[in-house]
Amino acid sequence: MKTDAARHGGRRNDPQSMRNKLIDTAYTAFVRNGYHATSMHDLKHEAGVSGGALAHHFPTKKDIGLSVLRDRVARTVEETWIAPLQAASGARQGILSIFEEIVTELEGRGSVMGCPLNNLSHDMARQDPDFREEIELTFQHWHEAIANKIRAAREPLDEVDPDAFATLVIAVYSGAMAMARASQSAAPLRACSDQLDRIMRGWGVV
Amino acid sequence: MKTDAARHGGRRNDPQSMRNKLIDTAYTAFVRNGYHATSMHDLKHEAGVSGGALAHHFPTKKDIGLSVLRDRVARTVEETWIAPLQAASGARQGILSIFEEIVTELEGRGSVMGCPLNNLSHDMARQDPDFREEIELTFQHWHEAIANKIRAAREPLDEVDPDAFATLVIAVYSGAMAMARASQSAAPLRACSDQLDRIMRGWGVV
DNA sequence: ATCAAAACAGGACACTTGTCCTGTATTGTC
DNA sequence: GACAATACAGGACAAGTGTCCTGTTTTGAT
Repeated sequence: MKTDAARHGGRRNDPQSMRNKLIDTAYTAFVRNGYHATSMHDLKHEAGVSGGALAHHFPTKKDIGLSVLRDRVARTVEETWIAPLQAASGARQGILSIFEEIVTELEGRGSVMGCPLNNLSHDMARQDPDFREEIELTFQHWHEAIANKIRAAREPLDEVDPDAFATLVIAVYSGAMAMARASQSAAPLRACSDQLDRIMRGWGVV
Repeated sequence: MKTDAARHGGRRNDPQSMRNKLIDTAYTAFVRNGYHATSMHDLKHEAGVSGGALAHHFPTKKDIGLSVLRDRVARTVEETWIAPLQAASGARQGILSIFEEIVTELEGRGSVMGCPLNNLSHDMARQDPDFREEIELTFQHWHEAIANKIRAAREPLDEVDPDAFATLVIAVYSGAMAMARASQSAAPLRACSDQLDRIMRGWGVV
């Protein structure tokens, strides 16, 4: 019976895409609804996989949590922040266009679901030290990328401390995202982007 | 039997302090471990009350969540931000001393548990629209207090938009708190405080 | 073709979750 | 002191939680 089904195009093992499907589902669910608010049953259901498949690839919930942090969150930060910043002509222009990008994306769809890293940070960091470590690492990469972009300026700016300023930028972005989600509006992001622009101009940041 | 116990100093009804004890326990538990990660049983256990008492004062978990937001979180923001700011001689000095206050408090004990409003914001806002509304309201009060302090300056600063700047300050604080918790260090707060100082000096904020 | 390991199916399992229910003690009012 | 309303005790309850377990199918090496 089942052999027949297999012969006629039944199940075909594809562990890698199965794993990816699970992580993708978990990523969106965690960011949208939170780590705790998402159950294993939810994941099975939304991904359309059996309990056995889930247990095989991710024996515990912590396993899939860590995979989401490593394989998706870190990549999202890389794609939306680090890479665009490195490609930008200058730090100021790069940072502002990233803000702009996020604003237009938020206004495209209706709701604001916030910064993935921060959303999961609040939810997962206190749950497990391994989560916290992973999150801290991603913050560090983010921080380094901004500080490096400042340092890469042609003429050194002795007015601005690259590390402190990078921390400020991340804090502004994270905080603005939190406010944006609470108010369900992109206004806080616009305001903060505008303020950052003024600050950087005042300090001669290119 | 129980009547005897009562006669000899048994239970004494004190609904108000019972309610306060529950909200206090819930507040610290929610801020420390999160709303979802805290169960009703945890609350009963840590507060040392019976299920009947909890159910009587707070029929559902949402009820105690709303009470925590209204009676504790809003008050915390009021006490740590709004009141000190109004009492301060100027906006700059006020904001910086609030940062300083938090830093020393964080370094006093070992761990950083973050900004209560933001912690609960991430955890509760997406759970229920009523939660989100309450959180947004608190953000607005906070915002208003800062903007008013800017506007209260003797000589008007046409360089700085009070509303936009207030948003920036809140974002910086919230974001820095998130980073401080992820790294378990007060360094991000120090860095951001320092940057804010430079910014305000540059703009002539007293 | 053989066979062990990997990939998946489907459900059982013990435990926790939030809520509710019955019963008793205390309180305020007359 | 009578009595209804409130305040509390303690546990029942169904639904949901994460994990694990027994089979079956597929895969890759020989």
